[in-house]
Amino acid sequence: MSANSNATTAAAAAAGSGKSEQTRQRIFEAALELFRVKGFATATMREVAVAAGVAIGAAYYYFPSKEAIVLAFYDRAGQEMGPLIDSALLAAGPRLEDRLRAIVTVKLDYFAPNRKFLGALLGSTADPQNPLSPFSSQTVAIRDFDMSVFEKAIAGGNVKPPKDLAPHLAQLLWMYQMALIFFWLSDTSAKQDRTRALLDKSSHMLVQLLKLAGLPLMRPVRRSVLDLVELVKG
Amino acid sequence: MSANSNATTAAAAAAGSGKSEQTRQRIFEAALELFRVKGFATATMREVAVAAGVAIGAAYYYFPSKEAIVLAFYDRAGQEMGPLIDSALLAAGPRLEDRLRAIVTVKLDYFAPNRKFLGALLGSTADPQNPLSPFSSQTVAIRDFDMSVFEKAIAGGNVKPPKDLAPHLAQLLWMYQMALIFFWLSDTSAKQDRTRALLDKSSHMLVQLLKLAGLPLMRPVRRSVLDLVELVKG
DNA sequence: GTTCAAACTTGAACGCGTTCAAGACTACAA
DNA sequence: TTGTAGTCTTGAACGCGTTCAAGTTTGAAC
Repeated sequence: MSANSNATTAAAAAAGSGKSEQTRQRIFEAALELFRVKGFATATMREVAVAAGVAIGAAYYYFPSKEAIVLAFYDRAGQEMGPLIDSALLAAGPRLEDRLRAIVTVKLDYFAPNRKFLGALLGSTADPQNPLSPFSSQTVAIRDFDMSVFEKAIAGGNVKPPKDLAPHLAQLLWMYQMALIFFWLSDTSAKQDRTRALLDKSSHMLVQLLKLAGLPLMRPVRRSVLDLVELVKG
Repeated sequence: MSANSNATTAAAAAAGSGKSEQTRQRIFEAALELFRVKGFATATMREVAVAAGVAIGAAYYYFPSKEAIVLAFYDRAGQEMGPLIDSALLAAGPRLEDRLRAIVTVKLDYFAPNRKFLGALLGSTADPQNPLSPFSSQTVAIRDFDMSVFEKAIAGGNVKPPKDLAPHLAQLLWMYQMALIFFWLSDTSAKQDRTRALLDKSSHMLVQLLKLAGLPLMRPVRRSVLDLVELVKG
């Protein structure tokens, strides 16, 4: 019980002293390695157990399901990318376009070794009832943290968003980032160059659009778009 | 072999005279009924077989997989909606906004009884490698037919798209429609009223945008957007 | 009527993710 | 040392989607 509630927290993943925690880590790393090599669907929990040197039941003692292992990976990824993003934002300077590019670049680089197995999970992403979906209730913490990153990007950036748009902007940028990551996951071009090109072009356009949206002339248009956004958000 | 290739064609679904075809139909209808009542994930192939009065192997003789049954449903849906959409377009008149609304309304109404089980499939939709995805290669025929519907909507509409945008417009509208359907699938508001509101508002805005996009002043903006579209399409 | 290949049907069996009763180990109290 | 409650570990067993070797039925050819 307590092991399972720890299982999904980041603290447990970090501390690796206890013997139980070491077992959990062995299972976790064995699973990720197999997912990377064989893909999520192809790798079996029995293989994971063998690779970790435990019985299959042990894997389920530490992780409630095969998918939960990926959830734990999301979790750890979010934690580890935090500092990376902070320094990337510092290096990027004040131009919002650069700041957005910096965030997405850190994420793509971090996820790159796991691109294939994360791609196999694309299937789960659209269904908010699926625990693996980035929109699911089980990933609130990760998502909230993620959005706070975009708050930072805006706060330290050189573009002041119009007042009425401001409360939605971080969420909109988060969705923009999600769209890019989805594209990247199924981007088969060499080194995913098309995604990089798309990132460059789209971040530029996005910021242009944002600047334009601030003009008084654009207020009615902005109003319409915001109505739509609020309708979608419920 | 021949039964299976027929299985995915519409012709087979329509003709119901042969005894084999009747068995196929019994399995098909039993499966859809169970999917509607219990959901796609919860309903089992064994239950489908029992409900259809056949052995489980028979279900796999007619459909290569559980998911293939849903594919066959997509297929039949596309066929049956064709005429419905034609007359809806006729009734809608020349205003593009009305024509778009007409198309989407026919689809939502048609899918409504199956909304819940189609929603359970949302998971598959984002992964182009999943055969159930509307983006997968196994659904080309359905998708192509779908897009031709939007060609019709434009051709008979009162908005003349700019020359450079024209070749992409049907695809863009198809994606717009997909986004709406996704939203509808996970829309829990009463009678999915939010989706209807979104449809009204967004179709209006979309047409406004399209008219605006035709202005000579907008050419550079249009160019940028088209660059993006072409980049995404590869 | 007989033959025979093709079409159809069957259900046991496979490997999967997952569950769980049973046991082994640990650490602290008596 | 013994008892015991909690933690950890085990692997057989379950139900699932799917496969397939073995059967039965069908219908055209002679």
